[in-house]
Amino acid sequence: MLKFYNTLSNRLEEFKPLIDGEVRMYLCGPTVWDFAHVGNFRANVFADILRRHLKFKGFKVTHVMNITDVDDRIIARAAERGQTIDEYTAPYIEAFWQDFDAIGCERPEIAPRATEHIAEMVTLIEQLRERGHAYNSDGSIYYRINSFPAYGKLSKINLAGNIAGASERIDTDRYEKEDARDFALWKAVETEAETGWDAELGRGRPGWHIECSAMAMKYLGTTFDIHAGGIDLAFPHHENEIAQSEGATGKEFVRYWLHNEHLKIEGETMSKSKGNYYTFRDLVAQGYAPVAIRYLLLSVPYRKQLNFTFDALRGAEKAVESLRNFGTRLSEARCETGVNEELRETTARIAKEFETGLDDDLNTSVALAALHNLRNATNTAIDECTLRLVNKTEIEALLKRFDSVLNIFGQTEREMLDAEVQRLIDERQEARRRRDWARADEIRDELAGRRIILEDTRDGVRWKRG
RNA sequence: GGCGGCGUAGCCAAGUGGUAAGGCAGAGGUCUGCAAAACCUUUAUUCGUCAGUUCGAUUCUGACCGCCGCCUCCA
Repeated sequence: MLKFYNTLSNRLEEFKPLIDGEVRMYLCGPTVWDFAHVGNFRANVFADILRRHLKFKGFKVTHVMNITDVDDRIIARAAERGQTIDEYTAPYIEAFWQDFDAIGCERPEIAPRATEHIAEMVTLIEQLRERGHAYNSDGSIYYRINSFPAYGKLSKINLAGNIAGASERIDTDRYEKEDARDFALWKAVETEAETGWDAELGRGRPGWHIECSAMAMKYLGTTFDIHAGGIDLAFPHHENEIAQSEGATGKEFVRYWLHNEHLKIEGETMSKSKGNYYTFRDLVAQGYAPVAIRYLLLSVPYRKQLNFTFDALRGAEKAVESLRNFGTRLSEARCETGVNEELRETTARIAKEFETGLDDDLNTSVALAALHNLRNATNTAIDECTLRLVNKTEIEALLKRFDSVLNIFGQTEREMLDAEVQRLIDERQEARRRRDWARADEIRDELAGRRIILEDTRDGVRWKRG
């Protein structure tokens, strides 16, 4: 039974989509004001595992991820550089998708941009105004939280308790609001020079939260199955999305809210001031393989804080390498026909462990353990020559299935070696036959210099890229 | 002050009221011309501390210590 921890109820719930066999999900995507950091990618990898596991379970998935290409930081930085916001964001959007692909995430079905949905936001704000959830003040429009009694149902925010300890941080807004809790739907923009849109509401630009309500409902309907994002977004962003969407439609907005925890770097909060802030491309530039970063990010269940350490990252590289070696070794294994029943039972048990693990709120640690156990059992069988053709076929199929969720094995098709390299390999084999170890080692070193690593096995020489 | 999470071997960590998954690193061994890969064995009498409940707790309860997050624009 597939279960998710729903922030709305603060408990594990059985997952049942609104429409049988189909899942509609929304993920709060990047704000493209800078390169995305490794924490951003934890959220992306989490959502990727979610969508892939849903597909693994046989659901048709419609996944929307927004691109926030307008906000205060973007406007300010674009202005500093004398660029339009499109000019400013274009390279970051491109970089985001490059990173997104590199870390092995499957692209969402729809990736709407905020700036292309201003009209939908305006319509939504008008609906809220008609229903008494919004009011004007100094040309800006605010959401009236008093008009929405369910406010706080997601984050369980307790206003009375908050005021005592955190009051000095509240009400930093410079505009006139009826209530300090009210938030902007539409921010007035006075001059033509400033970034803004001319609308019935007056010239202005959208508040932070309205884009997600507008775009999610446009592409997924007024009520949909899953909304995911980082834990920090639960309040105020998602709380406000609920207020906006349910306020406007009178219908339930989202059925399951899933939030991933943040990561720590070497045990500490990641922050620029601590000097432990890493973008994805920083790590790649330092030589770490994207797949190792992916492996590390998914090795801990999404609701736990993950301690991102460089030791663990190196460990992840080794683990992935070992799994990939296993994949190659399996595909090249020669075996007799028939079936090893004991191994077959083990394979079936592991298949179940993997699925049960992911069904339990995406416990990727359990899923990875199952994969490692499969590797060990199969490698042992290969060593002992007890692997049979039926087992090989079954395990290859299972690996493919596992990897449809994990996506860590990568391309397995063999490339052709160029003639020169092949000639050297042949020459080395000949040298080894002559027991001319000096020449053999010389060739091996020569090829290693070209990042081609040779391994001598029972069944002949094997090569891989280093 | 309110709400929430965490503390398990050198490191990353899963997990459960019945006696500790998995990975990385380490040690020994097998195989090998050497290497690599792989395999086997080994590495926590113990799960922050102290009480309590229980036949039995790492798992439940309480207190304490330590760490982290959210409380208006941060994944």
